[in-house]
Amino acid sequence: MYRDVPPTFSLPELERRILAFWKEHDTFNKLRRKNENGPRWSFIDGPITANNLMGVHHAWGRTYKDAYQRYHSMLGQHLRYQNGFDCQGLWVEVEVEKELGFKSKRDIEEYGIDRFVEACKARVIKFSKRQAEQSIRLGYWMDWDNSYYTMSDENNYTIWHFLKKCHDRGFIYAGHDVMPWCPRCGTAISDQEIVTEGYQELTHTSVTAKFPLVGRPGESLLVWTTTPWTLTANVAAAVHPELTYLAVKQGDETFYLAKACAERTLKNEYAVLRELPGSELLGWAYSGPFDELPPVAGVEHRVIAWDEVTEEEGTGIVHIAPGCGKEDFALGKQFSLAVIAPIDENGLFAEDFGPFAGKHASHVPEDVFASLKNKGRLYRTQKYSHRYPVCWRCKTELLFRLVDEWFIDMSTLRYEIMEVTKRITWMPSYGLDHELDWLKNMGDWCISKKRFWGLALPIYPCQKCGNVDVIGSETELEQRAIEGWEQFAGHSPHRPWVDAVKIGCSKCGSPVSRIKDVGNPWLDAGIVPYSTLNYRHDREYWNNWFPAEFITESLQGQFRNWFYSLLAMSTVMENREPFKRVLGHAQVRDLKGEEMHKSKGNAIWFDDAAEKMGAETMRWLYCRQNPYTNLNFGYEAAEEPLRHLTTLWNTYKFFVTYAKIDGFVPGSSPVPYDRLDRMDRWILARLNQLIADARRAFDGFSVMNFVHAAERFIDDLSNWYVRRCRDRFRQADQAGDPAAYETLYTVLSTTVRLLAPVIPMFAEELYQNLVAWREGEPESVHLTPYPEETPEWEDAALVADMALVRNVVEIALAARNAAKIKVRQPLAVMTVVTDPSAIKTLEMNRQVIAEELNVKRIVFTDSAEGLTTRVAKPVFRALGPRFGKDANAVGNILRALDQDTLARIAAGETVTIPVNGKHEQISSELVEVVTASPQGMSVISDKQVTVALDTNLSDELVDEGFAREIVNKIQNMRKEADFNVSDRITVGYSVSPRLARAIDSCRTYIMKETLARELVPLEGEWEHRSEWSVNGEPAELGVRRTTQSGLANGGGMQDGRT
RNA sequence: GGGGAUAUAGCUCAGUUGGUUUUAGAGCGUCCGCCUGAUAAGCGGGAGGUCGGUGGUUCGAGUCCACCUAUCCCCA
Repeated sequence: MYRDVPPTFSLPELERRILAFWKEHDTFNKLRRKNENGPRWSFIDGPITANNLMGVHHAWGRTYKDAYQRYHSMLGQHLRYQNGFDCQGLWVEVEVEKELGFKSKRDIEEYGIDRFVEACKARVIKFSKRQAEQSIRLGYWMDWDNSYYTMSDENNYTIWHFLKKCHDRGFIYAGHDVMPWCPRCGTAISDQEIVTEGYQELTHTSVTAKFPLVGRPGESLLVWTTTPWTLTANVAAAVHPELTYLAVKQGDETFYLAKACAERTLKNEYAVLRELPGSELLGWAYSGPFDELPPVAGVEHRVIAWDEVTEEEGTGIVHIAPGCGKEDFALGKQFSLAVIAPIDENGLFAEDFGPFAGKHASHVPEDVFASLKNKGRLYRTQKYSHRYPVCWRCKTELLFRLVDEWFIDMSTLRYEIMEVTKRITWMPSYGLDHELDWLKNMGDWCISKKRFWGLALPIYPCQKCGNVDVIGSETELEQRAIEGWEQFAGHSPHRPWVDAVKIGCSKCGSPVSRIKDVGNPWLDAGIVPYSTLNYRHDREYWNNWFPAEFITESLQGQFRNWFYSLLAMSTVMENREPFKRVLGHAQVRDLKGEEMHKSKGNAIWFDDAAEKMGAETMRWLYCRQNPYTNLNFGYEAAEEPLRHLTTLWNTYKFFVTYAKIDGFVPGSSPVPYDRLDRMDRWILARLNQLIADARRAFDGFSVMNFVHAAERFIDDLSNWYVRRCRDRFRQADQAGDPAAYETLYTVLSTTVRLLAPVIPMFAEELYQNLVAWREGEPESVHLTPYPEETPEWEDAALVADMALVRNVVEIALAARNAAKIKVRQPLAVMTVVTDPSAIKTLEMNRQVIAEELNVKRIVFTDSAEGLTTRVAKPVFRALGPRFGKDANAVGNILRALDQDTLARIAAGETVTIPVNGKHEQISSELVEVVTASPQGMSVISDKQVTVALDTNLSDELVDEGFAREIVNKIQNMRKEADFNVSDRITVGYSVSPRLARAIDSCRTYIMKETLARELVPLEGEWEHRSEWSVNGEPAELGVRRTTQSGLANGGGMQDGRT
């Protein structure tokens, strides 16, 4: 039987209770067993980085994942429920370095790569455990003992398989490029890493140097740079061919620079010798700033053309060092320039750089300036502030360095991927354009990183013959190994163990070592639809589950990360789409709409939010949100979702309270549909709509639409159905109406099933008390099938009728408000003016309307005579086609028509009206006649309905008004005195004569409403008493219990009610 | 520089193929009033908008087109 429902609930407490219940009853595994022969529904989880605790933003995607999976489970489908953890990559290394207090790669090497890699593994294991606990706390059902880890052998070896396929098609190559480089970490920093928090406002000393022109004695180019150390690698100077340059004279020297830069750059007086276009400078040779350094000796320096040169800063002549800048490097390729790379991975100059040898690039500006000055090449130095890239973890200024990296050639592959991409349903739809744009424009995929913890790239370049071998599996490695296998055997394919293995070159047989690089971590995540579905060992299983029906992740960055790597890898593997549909969602922001950052202090940890607002509130918030717009998250934002849960809770509590009192057992005396009350049939029709909305929303992966519909439904249920039907449950001396009980029971038990995917714990709580204890019912809401529509319940007309009724009530309440008459004060007559068909509907609900509005009598009429005037509304949709340009003028004429004419049109007549000298036939198709404009009564209208209240109060009405006030006061006192709902009481009163008269005349009514046995003078002992002003009349009231009954109120259900 | 998105009330957003709204809506917030023995609820009303700007198409534009501006995302 039902447990008592406490008046309030604590979500965290409720949630922990349900989580314990699921654990105790092994509910999740029961669900899996129930569905194991059902149709498969394949979902693939994008792995979460197992490197830290979860923030609230992680819960958005995870809520979607859980909700859609639960929905499909309730459809009886068979799911894999595999969660994923992303394990490898620099972000883990960074945290472990922090833990160990390391400052550079050398610290790691001294500590031992093996110990370091083990520490990385340990960190991942630790946080994957914590994240699993947190996810469980969210109510997220996954097969937590069977999560996949991207560091697993299988994942790594399946990537090898992929790389081998790439290599077979000739896509893998070693390239070198200039990359942003952190000299402290000893690694390249990718553009993505810079974009996020990789810039700082820094001040450097810029230098303007003279580049003397060869064959033009006394003439120099003026060249400006903010990175003096790169001058040591200068090989060219770039100008814009279409900009205007000047030759200027200062002393006995002539300088060239862009005209727009002269004023800013030149110190002291100067004389302009001539103007010339940049194109004239092209090809001029100059002597470089550091030609004395051995690596630069013999390099020819020339002026080249570059469209990107601007006059915004500098001199309009740009120093080009292909070994020290990305654009420089590209230009170098274009013009076949020499590439000079001065620094090593620690940012130190190479040995052959003379006075600079062994010095740190960031520490040499003064040496550079001194050297230039000695050679007469220094024009000036200036302080310069700019945003400069820094390492996102150690804040060291980045240098640009020429490095060797490994790439996947995208020149043809990109088009194959684009074809695969087009087969996918993208949500939002513009996701397709985004992905295609990325694929069109992306460079070759850089897959290597010079670090320790990650995929061991199975690339073996032969130093002797230059052949490159790529190993495709662990067995191939074993077969090809010629030394070191023993050291490796038994270890995961990670550094340093795998590095011990040498293979024989397939061309020349020489021993070859693996490159030291580890892989790009998106390789790890992109292979998941293959590695986790056992592609290498059980192709049938893979076939059964591939491709995924659905994936969902944050939109942020995934076009170039996970979505991209999934698509790229699956195209190479099988030329098939790895998922059929993707739902992307936007970002979680703080309440002000600003990005959350740990450092900013506005980030919210998942654990805190779960304990403060409850996981279910979070889930509701996420599910009701438009996935494509950012969600401004905060504790205030949680209040609204919580209110909907509260309303549902109160409805549930109401039901349980009275069902217990009346001993109602669902199904014990079923009421056939055609014997139900109109209200019952209405709420069932609404429920039917909600079921349809829910299924449509879940099937279309738009859970938002369902939650919005559910919010409206819960409101209808609580604030209309239950409120209107309260008396059918709460009867003074007999049991409530079985039809009402059966209906409310059906609605509540169905609603919790509908909501189960969204709020699994809250729904379970209600289900347990409403349904689970009954014979033959599933023990968990999640073991029930998702509700289906009941054709019998459908009644669109009734739903529309009820909307009309509620509309009339709303308008009438507004009329009361306008007349400043409380609802507790009964009124004699209300007149409702509307069309005949609406009157028919309203007639059937006369009782409801009268009760809601507390009026004695309602008059329905379709004639607004004396209450309203008629107003013409031109129908421009019809007027436009007929009158063209004159439509507006005709509209004005129609608006000016007199009341009689309007009345005739309203009655269906066609009238003839002069328009611009012509006589036009006007009927109701061209002008709509509506009623409006009240005349001196309490009258309010909207489109369809006009309501007029008679505000005259007779003595009897005033008496009743007093009586209702008294009832209200007594009820409040019962509540304050903490009486039981069913306690019978005695009421004592001491009031003004006017009030006494009212109490006398309404004695029975007051006693019935307050469960009072007697109304007596206020003498003697009272459990609770207080003084009141009742509509201005003084009154003192007291209450005490005559019987102290428990909640049980008489026997079981009684048939029939008065 | 290229691609994509957005621009409507203090905040967050709806607004369906242009037309029953000439008086542009909701929620939140705010102010006033009301209702309530299931209610951490609910109801009515007030204040608050030149629908980013300009031009165009049309009898008619928040809605369609062009340009501009601003913000965001992706790429270069």
